[in-house]
Amino acid sequence: MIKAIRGTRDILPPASALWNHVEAATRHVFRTFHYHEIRTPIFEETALFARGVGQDTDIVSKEMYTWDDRDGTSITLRPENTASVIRAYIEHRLDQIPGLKKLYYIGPMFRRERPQKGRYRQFSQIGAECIGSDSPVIDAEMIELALEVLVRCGVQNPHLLLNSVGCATCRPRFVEALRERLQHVKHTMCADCQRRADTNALRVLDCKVPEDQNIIDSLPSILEHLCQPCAQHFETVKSMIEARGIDYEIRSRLVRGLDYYTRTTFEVTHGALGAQNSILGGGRYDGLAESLGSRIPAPGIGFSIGEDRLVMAIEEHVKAEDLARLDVFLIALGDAALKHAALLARDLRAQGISVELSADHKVKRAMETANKLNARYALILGDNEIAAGVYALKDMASGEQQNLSKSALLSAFNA
RNA sequence: GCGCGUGUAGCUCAGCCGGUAGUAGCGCCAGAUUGUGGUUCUGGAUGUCGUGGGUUCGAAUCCCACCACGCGCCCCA
Repeated sequence: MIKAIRGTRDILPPASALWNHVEAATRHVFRTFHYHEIRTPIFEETALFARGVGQDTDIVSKEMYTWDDRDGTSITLRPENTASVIRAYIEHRLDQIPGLKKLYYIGPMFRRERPQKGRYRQFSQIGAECIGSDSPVIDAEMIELALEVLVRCGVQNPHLLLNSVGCATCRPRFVEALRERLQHVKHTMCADCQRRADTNALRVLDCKVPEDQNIIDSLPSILEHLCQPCAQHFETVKSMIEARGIDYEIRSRLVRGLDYYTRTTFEVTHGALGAQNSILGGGRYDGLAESLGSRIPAPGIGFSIGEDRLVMAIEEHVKAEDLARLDVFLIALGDAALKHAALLARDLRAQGISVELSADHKVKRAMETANKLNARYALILGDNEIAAGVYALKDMASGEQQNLSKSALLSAFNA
C-alpha cells in the first residue's frame, strides 16, 4: 500500500469543514482591514530563502526541500512566504502604486523537520504583510489584525508576547555584550547553552532548562541595549497597543529564528498544543528587501499563523460536525416524486439550504440514512404529498412532522 | 538530527511468563411483511497482529532493523 509521505496528511470531511471555517473567517477579517490576497509560487530559487531567511538559520541550513532543476538552477519548496512576498513586491514595483501594500496569503509551506503533534513537513500558514512604512503605528495595527483573526476563528484567550530585537545598529552591540557575559558563566550552564554561547548567543535566552533560568535572568536584556530610535519605536508600539485595549506580556527573551527580523517581534501562544504551543509569530523586517539585493527599500512587518495549530486550538469548541451538518435529507418515492424533488432541491439550495437527495427506495431505509447523516430535517415527497400539494417535513430531533405548502416550506427555513 | 514510548478488526482496546486472535465495546451490513429514524432483538462481514529479518519444532507474544505515530530535545507556525 502506498501511504501519505511522512509529515504530510489528508484532511478529510468533516474535519475539512473546520479548515474552511477558519479560512472564511480569516478572509472576512482581512477584507475589513483592507488586506488583499497575494498568491506566490510554491517553489522559488533557493537563493531567495538563503538570503532572505538567513543562511545560518536552521530552516535554511537543514530543513529545506531543495533540488536542482534540469537547467541546473537550485530550486526550493518555500519554507515560509515573507521572502516570496517581498520578492514579488520588488519584482512588480509595487512601491510605485499609491498607498501601503497590505497583503495576505494562505497556503502550504514545507520544512523537513521531525514530525510531531502540531508540526508537519507540509503545513499551512495564514499570513499578512504590510510593506512600505516603518511607522510603529503599523506595528500596532498588525498586531491587532493578527489577534482579530485568531479570535474570529474561535481561539479563546490568545496570549500575546511582545519584544523588540533592535536593528542593525544596536543588536550587534547587544550580542557582543551578551557573548562576553556568557564567557564568564557558560561553564555552569547546560551543554546546549555552552555550544550556543559561541554559535548563536541569542538563543541562550530561549533555553528552557530549569537550572539555567537563574543565570539567564541575570543576563543583559536586549531592551536595555536598544538604540534611541529603536527604544522610541518600541515605546510607541506599546502605547498604541494599550490604546486598543490589547493585553500583552513583554518577553525580552523572545528570540525569533529568522534572521530578517528587526525591532518589533511578537508571538501568540496557546495552551493545550503541547510543545508546539506557538500559534502565531511575526515581526518587522526593515532590511529584508535590501538583503535580497533590492535598491528599493521596502520596510515592512508581518505575521504568520500556523493554520494546523490554529485548527487544533479551536476544535474543542468549534465542532466540525456542526459546520458540515446536512439541513435536509429529501426522500422521494417514485418516478414522479423524483422529478418533482429535483426541482424542490434546486429551490432550497438557492436559499442556501444544504440538501441531499435520497437514493434509498424504502422510507424506512431512507429515514435510517437521514438519521445516520445527522440531518436536521427529513422531507418526504411521495404520491400522497404530490396529490395534496404539500411536503411532509420531519424535524429529526423532535420527531415532529407537519405538512407544509411550498411557500410555507421555503419560509420555514428563514427563521 | 538525538532520546523515550506506542503500533492487534473502520475506531477504542484485551490477548503479550511463546503453541498459528477476541461471544469485547462502538461502528458497518442484513433481517424483525404494508410510507417513517433514534431504543430493543436476531444474524453477518472484516484482520498478511506496522513492515522485514532472526531465535525456536512453533512468535501477535522474545531479539534486531526499518517505517509510522505520540512525548521530550532541537527548531518553529
